[in-house]
Amino acid sequence: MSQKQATIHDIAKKAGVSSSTVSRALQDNPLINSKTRERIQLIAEKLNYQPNVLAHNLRKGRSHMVGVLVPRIDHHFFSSVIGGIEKVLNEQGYNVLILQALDSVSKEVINVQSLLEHRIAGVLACPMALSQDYNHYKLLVKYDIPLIFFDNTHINMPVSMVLNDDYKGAALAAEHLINQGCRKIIFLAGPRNNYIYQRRFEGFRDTLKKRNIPFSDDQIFQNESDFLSGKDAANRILARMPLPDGVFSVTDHQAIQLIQALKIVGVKIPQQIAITGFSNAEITSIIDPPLTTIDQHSREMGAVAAKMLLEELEQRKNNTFIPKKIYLTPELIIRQSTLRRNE
Amino acid sequence: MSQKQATIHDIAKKAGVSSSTVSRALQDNPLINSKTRERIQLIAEKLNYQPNVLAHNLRKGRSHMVGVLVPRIDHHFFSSVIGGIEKVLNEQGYNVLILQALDSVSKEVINVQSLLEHRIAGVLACPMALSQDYNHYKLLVKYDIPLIFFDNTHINMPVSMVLNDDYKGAALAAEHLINQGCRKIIFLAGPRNNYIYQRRFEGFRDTLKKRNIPFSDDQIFQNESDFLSGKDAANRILARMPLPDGVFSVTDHQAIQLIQALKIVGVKIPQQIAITGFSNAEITSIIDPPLTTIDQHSREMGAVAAKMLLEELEQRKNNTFIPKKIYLTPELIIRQSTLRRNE
DNA sequence: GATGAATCTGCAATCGATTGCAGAATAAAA
DNA sequence: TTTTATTCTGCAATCGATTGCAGATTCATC
Repeated sequence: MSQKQATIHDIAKKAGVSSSTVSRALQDNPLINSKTRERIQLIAEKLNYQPNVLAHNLRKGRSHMVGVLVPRIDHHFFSSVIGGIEKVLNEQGYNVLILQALDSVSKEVINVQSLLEHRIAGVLACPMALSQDYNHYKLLVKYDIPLIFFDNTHINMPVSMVLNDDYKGAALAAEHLINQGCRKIIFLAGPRNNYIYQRRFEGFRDTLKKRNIPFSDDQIFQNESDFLSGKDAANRILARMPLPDGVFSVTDHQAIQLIQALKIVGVKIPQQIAITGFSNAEITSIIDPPLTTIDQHSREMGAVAAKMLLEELEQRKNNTFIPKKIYLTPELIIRQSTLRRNE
Repeated sequence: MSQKQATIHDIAKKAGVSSSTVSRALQDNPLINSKTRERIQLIAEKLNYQPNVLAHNLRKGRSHMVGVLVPRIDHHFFSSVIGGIEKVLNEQGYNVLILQALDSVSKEVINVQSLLEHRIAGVLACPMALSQDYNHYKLLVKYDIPLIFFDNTHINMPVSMVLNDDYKGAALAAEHLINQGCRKIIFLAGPRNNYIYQRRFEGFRDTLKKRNIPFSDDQIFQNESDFLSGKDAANRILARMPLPDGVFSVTDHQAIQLIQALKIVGVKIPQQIAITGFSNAEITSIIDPPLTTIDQHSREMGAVAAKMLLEELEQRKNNTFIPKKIYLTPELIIRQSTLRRNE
């Protein structure tokens, strides 16, 4: 009843040839007589033969497995990046080994170790923001294993990266708010030490400056090390007289909570206050009013990163590899939460 | 500059011993003199040695890789199931190879093939609802590879399963609506041929019957092969006089859209119509009013499935394995969309 | 039938790690 | 010092597939 998976040797025995012949026949090697080849392939099919990837890779000295390192898989941004990665790599015959760091730097290190042990062909990684020590990634570089960083950016290593142009995304949203007539805009910030949110702030601030819209620090609403709840933000906004006429939130979540809170006290959105989010979470199109936000093309980011990896694998063969950075331009998704006039 | 990863042979050469000795030393085999052992382990560390998992598994005839098959990874339910799986298996030294079927039955077959080629230790699978042919799964059984199905259920195979008790979940929601005073409840259905939605219907219907709440087929709102939009559902509801006082939706999405649509025409929720969703999507706690829904403990489902797999691996050694089914009881999350009185 | 060319197939080493068994080195006993 | 027991270490085969090289087979040609 229990049964082992067939090997080329089993096939060889059944076909009365050596395993070398089987190996060649299954590779459609022209050295093998076409009749023998067909006979062998038929037997292989009958035995339900699946080549042993372990043995194959061991012999070939390379695997068709690519490692993907993410902080966690159950965040929509990451799972959709992975979706993009998987699609591209699968089409090229690669499999994907996904590991999550779960907010632990040491787990991240262990994960890289694990990938090295699997002799993976390459790595796509979104390093945790807080990890300061990149020695584990340097190990990959040392062994000439192609490494691509995505999403996060403040790393100074000779490695290719796919990045979100958060600066540009924020600029788009700010531009839009201004075009909708907003003149007193609140910046709803994220945690202070986060590089990404910092870039969004810069894009926002610079755009206002360029358009000569006044902006001062008291228009920045921020908690020290986490997010401001929508309710708290609403209270602070309502305390301002005259009321601000626009809010730029660094996340969709904050924006949505804020909308709910403001609606309760009767503030009209977007007529009194226009609000933008960031990320284009699935929710944003469903809530009332639908939220204007910035789409980060996460799926495409995965696809681009995967393609870069394939390219790098190719280039390393000819020694023509040079690391590069690709910035993905985010897209402004205009919805009713800001629509006060036609742009 | 380019450098290969070290092997036991490299270590052996540096230590002036044979590779057998190295292999044993690294396994803390007591046969090896403790001084030799320590010397070898030191050298291994210096060379940054990572054991070649391919070679190791090939020799041992088993791998520490577990395959996970899902329809798609970028759905929150699946990514959080995977999160649970990964956590449990990682702690036991297993890695997880994730493959998505992407709505293609043939891709599902290919994925199983791919797992077989990797000589994976076991498989956790959520088969697509529409695939009728389970031969590829039977192949796993044939080769004694532990297989666990999760979430989906209408499969008749001698295989362990972790299932959501959708019947019970629906019963909980129905019970709750009745307790909130609803007497004329609409059932907002999903696609007709879907087993899961069918079970939810049965749980709903039976509960109404048990509580002597009248229910007839014209209270079922349904599209033939997909979901009813919130707007269409709202129109059909508003056409009823007197207005229904409750809605059971098989998904959160439909429920949320319905709420938005009803709010626009001034229907008070929950006072006029109480509404329940199903799944406890992240959104549901954020929207206004927050949606009463059924939590499926998806992360826990992954964890349970993973534990079952580990157990099965253990049991197969002693030939004590018997497939079993575990039903996870869903949880009613009560929020304001139904809260008309204290239960 | 002999010779040479062309076509096909098998031997054996290899990838990196593991392990049974034999044999070397060391320690203990005679 | 010799013998025996004990402790260590290495040889070589193995897992399953690949591949250079040599040898076998077939076929055409003289």
